[in-house]
Amino acid sequence: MTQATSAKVTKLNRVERNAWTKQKIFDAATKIVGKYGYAEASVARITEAAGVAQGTFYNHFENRQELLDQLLPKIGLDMVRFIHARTGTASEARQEIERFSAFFDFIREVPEFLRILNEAEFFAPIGYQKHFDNISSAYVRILQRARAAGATNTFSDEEFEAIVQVLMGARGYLSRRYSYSEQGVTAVPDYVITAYQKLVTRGLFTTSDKGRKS
Amino acid sequence: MTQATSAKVTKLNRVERNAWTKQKIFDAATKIVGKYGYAEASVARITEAAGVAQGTFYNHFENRQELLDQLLPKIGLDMVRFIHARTGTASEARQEIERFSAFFDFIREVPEFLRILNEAEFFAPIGYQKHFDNISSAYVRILQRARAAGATNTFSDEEFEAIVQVLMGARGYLSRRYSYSEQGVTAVPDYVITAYQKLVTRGLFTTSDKGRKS
Amino acid sequence: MTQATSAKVTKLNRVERNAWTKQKIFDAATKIVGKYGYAEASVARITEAAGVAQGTFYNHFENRQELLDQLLPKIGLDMVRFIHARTGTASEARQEIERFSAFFDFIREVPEFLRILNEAEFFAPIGYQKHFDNISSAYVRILQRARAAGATNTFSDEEFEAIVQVLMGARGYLSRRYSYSEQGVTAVPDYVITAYQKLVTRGLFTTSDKGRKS
Amino acid sequence: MTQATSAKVTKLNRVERNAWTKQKIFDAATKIVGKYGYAEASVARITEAAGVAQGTFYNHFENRQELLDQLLPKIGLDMVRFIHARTGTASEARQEIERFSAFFDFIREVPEFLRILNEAEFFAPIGYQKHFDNISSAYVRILQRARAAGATNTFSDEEFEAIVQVLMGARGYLSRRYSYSEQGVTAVPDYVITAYQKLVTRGLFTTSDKGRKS
DNA sequence: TATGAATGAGAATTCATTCAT
DNA sequence: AATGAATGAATTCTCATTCAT
Repeated sequence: MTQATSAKVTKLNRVERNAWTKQKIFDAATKIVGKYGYAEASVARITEAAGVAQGTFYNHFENRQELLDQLLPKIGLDMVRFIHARTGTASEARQEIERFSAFFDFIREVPEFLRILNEAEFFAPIGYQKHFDNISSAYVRILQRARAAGATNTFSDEEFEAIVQVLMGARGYLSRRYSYSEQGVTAVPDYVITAYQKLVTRGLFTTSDKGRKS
Repeated sequence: MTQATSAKVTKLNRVERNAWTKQKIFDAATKIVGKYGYAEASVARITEAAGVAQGTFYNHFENRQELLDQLLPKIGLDMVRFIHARTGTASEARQEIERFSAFFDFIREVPEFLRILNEAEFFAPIGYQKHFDNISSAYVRILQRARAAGATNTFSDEEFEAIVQVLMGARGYLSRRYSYSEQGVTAVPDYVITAYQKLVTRGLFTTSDKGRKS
Repeated sequence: MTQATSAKVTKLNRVERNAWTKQKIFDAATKIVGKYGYAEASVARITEAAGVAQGTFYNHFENRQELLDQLLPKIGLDMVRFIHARTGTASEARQEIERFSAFFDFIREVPEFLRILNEAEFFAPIGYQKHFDNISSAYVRILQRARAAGATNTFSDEEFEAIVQVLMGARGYLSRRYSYSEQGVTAVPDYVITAYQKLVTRGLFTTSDKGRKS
Repeated sequence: MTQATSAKVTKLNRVERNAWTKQKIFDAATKIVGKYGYAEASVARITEAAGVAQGTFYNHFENRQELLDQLLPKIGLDMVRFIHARTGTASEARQEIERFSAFFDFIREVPEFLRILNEAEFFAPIGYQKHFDNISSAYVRILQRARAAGATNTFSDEEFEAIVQVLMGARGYLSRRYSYSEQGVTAVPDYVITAYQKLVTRGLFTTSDKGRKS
């Protein structure tokens, strides 16, 4: 997540100052929504946290909703990049486990993400849609490539789409159950990983070596 | 779903009248939350739909939140009964598919359920917790019995817990994606069922006949 | 104008208390709009003057505009009654002068009226429309009766409608010019009355050719 | 109405550029107030329409109100010139009808005028005052000359002042009623002209006793 | 127990004006 | 002179809850 540096701002031109202010608001919103949820993220609270006047908010965002709807897609991209960087070249099944694990690593790195993600469906539906379109289309492509490599059981494209919903649902519900507590975001127990691994390696992927990248 | 009959209530004693009023409020809340969501379910709106005064609300519920938190657990029990009634004595794997299908049948029978369920996490967290504890413990027991019958792959109790989260996540995300539209609640396409079936029969259950009830 | 009496309110039932509160708000609005104009009549200001909470306002009026739009028609009726009571049985021409004079008497009795009337077109257009429909249709009927009695020059119904606009315009502009000052509302000079009298009884110009430029 | 030409302005000195910017703002304000009214004429909207920055506004006008108060007097002069050009050398009575008709022609030529005029009383009171002083003093002089020519009935100077208010009120109310619609500004029906003509040449009531109630 | 008016804190948003660049 | 981001007071309206009847 981009972070407005609090370093002394000595010489910024107009454009930079403008962008910096917007980023301050954005970061403040991320922090507040992540910690207290969308419902508590009033413009007053966000601008106070950002250290700007309420009116300033509306120089940068059309309205409160517009900002809220930008939160998830932006952080979602960070997630995609993070997971991609953590995914190696082992077998397709193994890669899926790596992605799964990386997801839980990511939400510990960006603890705001979980709440921003989970509440988005109701409080930022446009952002939610955008994010899920991003994620699920990319995910389907991954599965299609695995299928082309002979690494999956027999699934049609439409079935893959449904499977992706299941896999995303798994992450969502498991993170809710095992990562999320009053204290903050914690790692999931190993048995969560192994359970997922057993389900998808036998259920989704072929267990031969055919899917392994050379 | 229990339904306050609108038939003329001529002879009710004090206790019955009391319960009836409470039920009217409850039913009104179910309808409104189901249709418009928790956020739109103001006390004013609920009491108006119930045909009672706003003040009456507080004779039956401590506050608005208390009512909201009762919605999901109550309707959740209806769901459990519904699904149980639809589950036969075929193989364990087959039974899971029946439960899965029955879930989607239920949400068409009780279209309020989906919204009450999906939004509960944020608007009725206590009710959400109660519901999920109900469901997941029951679900784990089902899986344990299947395991005892030799019908599942090797999973520990803890892994079953995680699996249950995945299966519930699957229902949640799939219903969101495939059942929910502006028009109302519709049936899911067949390929959703088959995708789920492929994933869990190979991933979760053994494919032999060992798990079949005698 | 109805006036919420400030006498001690010892025993009022619910309905009466309700009506009394609404009347308090109404009276406060009348006073404020009359003194400072619609633009300054914020809900905060009105409710403060009425001695009720802001929220109370919305128990009695849908929104701010609804109240504003009720102001003029209500006082307008008071005006009609007032003028009617002051109109005798002299000649039609004389009666018109009486009505004209009575108008200026009325605005001194209800000094709020002038501002409520004049600004209504822009700040309370619905109320303005209602008021003017009331007034002009009644006025046209008066003229038609006078015509039937042979007391007017030759005018068609449509021309009467236009004439009514002129007569109302006369009252509006003259009151603005001669009655309205920082100090409050004062009587119009006699020559305003006589000028109006001459115009409506004899017209402005002689009909001979004397005024033609050579 | 003066109009800032949009032709490319290549060679302007400092003073000319300055005047040109001010004119752009002025024209934009005229257009916006004419179309949407003073209340909607925010500085942001005006400057955007003028194609200058908001801050620029305050280099040319002390504040928003100052500009608004200049609108009507300026355009009012255009009206005076327009009407004067349309007035011939027929009888005084005839000339008044010509002026009256010319007024309605003018508001069709400059459709912004009506709104700028009508709302000015409340949104630009200083400009309103200035305009009406302009108009009414000129109008009184016209009537005085007609009187000197023996073309009017007997009116004192003060009565003429009042008469002028009536005549201006007639224009104001009639234009509001007959020229102004959602579509724009339209011509008034003929009977409006004839009604006015009859009123000012012959008066409204017969002076015989026929109308007296028995 | 039922009623429903009263409460008042808090929400999002607007906008004239300022001022550093 | 031109710019346009920043300001913050003020606006309308909502709603859970209270309480006298």
